[in-house]
Amino acid sequence: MYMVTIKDIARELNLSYSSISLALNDDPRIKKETRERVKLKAEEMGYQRNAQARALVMNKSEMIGFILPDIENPFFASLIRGAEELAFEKGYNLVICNTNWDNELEAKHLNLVIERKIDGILLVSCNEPNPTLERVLSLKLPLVFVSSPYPEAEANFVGTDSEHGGYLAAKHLLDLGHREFVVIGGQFNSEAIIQRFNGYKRALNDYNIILNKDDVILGDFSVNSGFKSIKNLLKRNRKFTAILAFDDLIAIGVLNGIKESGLSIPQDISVIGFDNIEASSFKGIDLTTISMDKSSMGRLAVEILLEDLNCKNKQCDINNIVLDQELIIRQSTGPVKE
Amino acid sequence: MYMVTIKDIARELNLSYSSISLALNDDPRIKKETRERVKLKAEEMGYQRNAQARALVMNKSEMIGFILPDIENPFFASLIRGAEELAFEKGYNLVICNTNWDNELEAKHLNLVIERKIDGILLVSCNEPNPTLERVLSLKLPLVFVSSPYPEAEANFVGTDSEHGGYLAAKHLLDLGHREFVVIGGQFNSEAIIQRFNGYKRALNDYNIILNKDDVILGDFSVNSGFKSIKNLLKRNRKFTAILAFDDLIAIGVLNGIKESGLSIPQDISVIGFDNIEASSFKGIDLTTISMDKSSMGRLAVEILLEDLNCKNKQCDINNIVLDQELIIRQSTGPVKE
DNA sequence: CATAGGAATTAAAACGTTTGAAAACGTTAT
DNA sequence: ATAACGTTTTCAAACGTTTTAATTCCTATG
Repeated sequence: MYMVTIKDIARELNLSYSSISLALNDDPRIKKETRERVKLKAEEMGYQRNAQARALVMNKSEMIGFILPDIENPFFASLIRGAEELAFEKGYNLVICNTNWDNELEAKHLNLVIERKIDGILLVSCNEPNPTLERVLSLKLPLVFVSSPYPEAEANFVGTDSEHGGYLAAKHLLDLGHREFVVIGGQFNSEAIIQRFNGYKRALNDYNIILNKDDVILGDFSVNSGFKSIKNLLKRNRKFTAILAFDDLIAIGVLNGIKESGLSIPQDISVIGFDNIEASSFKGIDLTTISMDKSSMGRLAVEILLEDLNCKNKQCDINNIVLDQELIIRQSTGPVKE
Repeated sequence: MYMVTIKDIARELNLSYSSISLALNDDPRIKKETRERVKLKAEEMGYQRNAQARALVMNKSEMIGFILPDIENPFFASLIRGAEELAFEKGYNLVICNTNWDNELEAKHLNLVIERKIDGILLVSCNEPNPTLERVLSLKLPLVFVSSPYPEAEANFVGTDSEHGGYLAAKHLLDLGHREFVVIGGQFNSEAIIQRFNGYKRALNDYNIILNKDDVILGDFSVNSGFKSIKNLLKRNRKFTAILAFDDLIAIGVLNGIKESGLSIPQDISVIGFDNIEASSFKGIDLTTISMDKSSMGRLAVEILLEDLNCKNKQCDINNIVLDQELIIRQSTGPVKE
């Protein structure tokens, strides 16, 4: 449990401890031979430097925080995967914080990671009014919005054009001849979702279709929620031929519910999701959806965060990276019945 | 970007900075009224304490590391979810490290989190000979093996009885009349997997069935790998009626492959997985599998780690928590054809 | 009025590094 | 022998806290 420090090595070698520090950092001011000797001894004594102490004096911790709504959601898991990978390559560690789509939790997490002197933050924000977030932005702590942008803010962002994605999804169904839609969420608790929804509306508007209140059923972003929503919907005998689901998990819940009710897909109802999580491609699911490269999104988020960290002093410009998305047509959507 | 420190508050209030520190920690040695005054001022100045500095002197960082093979695998994602939840409740943050099932990466991660003066480690180990891990154990750093135990070690563990789980899986298929098996992995790179496999063998042994080399196809723990394995298997026309998959992802890949080949499940082939990830329950997948409470596993791991941390000095005893597991019968397994 | 005793505050060391400036040491040239 | 210089090493302050021991300041008591 006792940890060897620089001082221990210094004592052992009859050197000052600044020499040890310099030697271990390969500073040319220390004679090459001495450097070797120090490193050898350090190795031998099982020395491991104390990143904490180092961070204190250097004012950087080489850790970044990733605050996001739901680790278990495969979409976010993929983001994390990409982010962790690049972060580690660059010598950084990732602290992950689950907000559970809860604005207050998001604020608490923000505060905590700031206390921890994390170097920067990746944030998938719930985007409700949040004074803590405002403060973070005004302090200009290095921060990247991931997947969901911050409305009207001058801030780094990596994600997709959600409005366009939403448009693509709805357009696809319209092209198949569908005219009667139900939208199943989720909540409007992120900017990405709001934009996605706007995309739906724009496409529908091209056909003079207007969504009214009971065409939109909200819940949360889970299979279970999608399942419950569709079950309720099917009970009332409302007419519709296509479902726009806020994400794939919800869509899969919807599929489950439809199948359980003995209806067939896509003959009776077409369903489209969003995100293209792995499960959507499973045989037996075959969900039509909008796809994007999630792990790249995670990597890029880290990349521009690090860029930000490395230009600390000079006013460095804001990055805004918009990744492609693509309609993936599978078996869950088909032409509308005559 | 400039951060308010204790000294700033001290200057502002004409107090020593020890007073500020004590006041902020609500130490009764400081007059109540002063305490209030300090806290107010701190709030007003936007003070946030520097956890780094605090960690240095208190010798604890209130962070724990979670080192595991694959964040994207839903099984591990659930573990993380549970762990993060409890950790945060207790004021700890979670640093996650992805080893990608690679022993060397595991070692690197171990070293890095130790440098960071993380308070303790949760580890899903690859369990290959690993001198770094040996050192960690000998240093008696607080550590909990999660999901996969450390062979013959005196160490904390939270997980299931994998041997028993494996036995349950194979037993189920035997009970259905199956006698010709193929096992599809994964690699034997964790103790849990080895035990699971031993469980298979014990059950089969009850019926005098012995697995030989080409009854076991190894790959990795992914849908894709399961898919490829079964495709190859189906090409050679080897006789078998049931597949034991190392985990659900692999099993789902196997299902995909079988369906694509036009065979039906379970009439032609029965498939059983392991873990009961959410996708296994989707209609259209309906995978029979062995279930366990993953997020509890994560929570418990944190719980016993914290217990360990809080008895630091006294020799505290080793925890070994074995969670229940249960056979979940769905549509992917059925009686063998006559 | 002196002072003991308690309450409130402060001084100072410590945690383990990094780092710029200063010092020590050698060597060579004068 | 000394100056001058370059190389190598050390000093000391700094990072922002916590914490123990010491000090100051009151107030009440003899």
